[in-house]
Amino acid sequence: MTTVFWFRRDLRLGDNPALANAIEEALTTDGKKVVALFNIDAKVFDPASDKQKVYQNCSLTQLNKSLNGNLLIKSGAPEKVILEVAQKARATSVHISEDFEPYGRVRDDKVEAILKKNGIKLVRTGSPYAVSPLRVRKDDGTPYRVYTPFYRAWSAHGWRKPAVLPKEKPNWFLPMKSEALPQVAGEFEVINCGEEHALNIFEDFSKKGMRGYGENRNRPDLTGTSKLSFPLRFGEIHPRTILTQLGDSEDEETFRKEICWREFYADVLAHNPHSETISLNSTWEKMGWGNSKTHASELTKWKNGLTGYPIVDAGMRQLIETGWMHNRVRMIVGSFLVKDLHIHWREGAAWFMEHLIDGDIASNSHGWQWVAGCGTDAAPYFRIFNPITQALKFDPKGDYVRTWIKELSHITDGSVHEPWKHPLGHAHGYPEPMVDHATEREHALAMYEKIKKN
DNA sequence: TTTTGAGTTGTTCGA
DNA sequence: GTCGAACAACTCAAA
Repeated sequence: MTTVFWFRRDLRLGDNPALANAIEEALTTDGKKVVALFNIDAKVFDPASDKQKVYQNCSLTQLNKSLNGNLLIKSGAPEKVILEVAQKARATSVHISEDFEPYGRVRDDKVEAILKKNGIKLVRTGSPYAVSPLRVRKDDGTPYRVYTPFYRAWSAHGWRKPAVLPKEKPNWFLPMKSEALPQVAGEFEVINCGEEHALNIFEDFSKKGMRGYGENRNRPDLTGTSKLSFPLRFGEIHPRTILTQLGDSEDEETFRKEICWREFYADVLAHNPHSETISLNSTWEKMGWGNSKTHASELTKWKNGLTGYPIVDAGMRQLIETGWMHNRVRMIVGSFLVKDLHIHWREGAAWFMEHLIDGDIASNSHGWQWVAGCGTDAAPYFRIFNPITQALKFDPKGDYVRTWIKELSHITDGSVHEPWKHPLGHAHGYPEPMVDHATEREHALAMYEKIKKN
């Protein structure tokens, strides 16, 4: 019988167990074919960042090429579109890899119910994770709330072998008349994307970037990260594909742990869907944090990279211009928003999601809560990043800052991190620090102290 | 069962 | 200049 494969966050053909299942089912029953579907759901598409939309369009174009032009793109509410396509193709099943995000779970349950009424199965196989969320548990059956024990259990759990597509037929996909890709405003251009590109990035990183990764990944002035966050976000590569090729060197171990952080946070979010926007540690919510109304001008300065702290502003400008920010800098700007400006992490998380191409609900919300000290990992509240110390440590010569802040390009060494001490620091319009870090640090500590007494 | 020590990413202070 | 302690509170696993 004909089957439908509904692509979501798995825009690839290789190592895709759910797709392999859809093909297998179609082929074993008198040679029928697979409908390859991508649904443009306004509830997901509209709030996404423009750059993320452009990237997705690029990735869909690549996917369509690898499907010999047979990708069906269809916009509309998923409860309608999926059923419509399945019925039109006379399919008896729709295959997906499972989505564990709060909206996705509700959506899939709705779609499943509607399909079922019409005699069509929704089949879930795998997920965008090596170990699907909700699987790794403590001995007593409850989920982990601390990373390191989770990492041990996750490693011990292991993952299946990469899925191989059946060899016989090269063309399993039904030709469909598709809609055009959605229009996206803005001038941003994605140069490279797609499955083949993702595999190239990984190969390149394995050969050239892995050695020294443990150190270099913290350096925003170097090319020290894997660059795999976009492909992982869109499922152009599966983490399992990466993990099965990793060895045991210290650098590879560090990289494996990074992959596991992504899985840990997906697990935490799956157990606590509300933690997308509300702190896991609910007492944190009572501390009187600012928001876009109470702290409008502060928030605007932070968003636009005009805080007067070069490392913070460089990060925020990199985000706006490229849709990406170095991980170390994400922590620095996050700490600055929460601990120096006393604004709720939710505001920062929302801004990140508006601009990041790799924006992922679980990693984003829980990364922010780690910074704020209200999520998993009992992060001590006194862990407050000093933007100058961090800058001097991880961008020693100031190359990163100069790349993103043109007003400071005339200062050619590390003193660029403290322009207020430099005779020409503000010569080209770069602002004075909007707050005094030492003062705000004390203020933040006092906020936590207050809640401790109650 | 209870106790104990360790836990991604930090900073400051004082010896 | 360097180095260790202090800065909470809670989770988890091993002893």
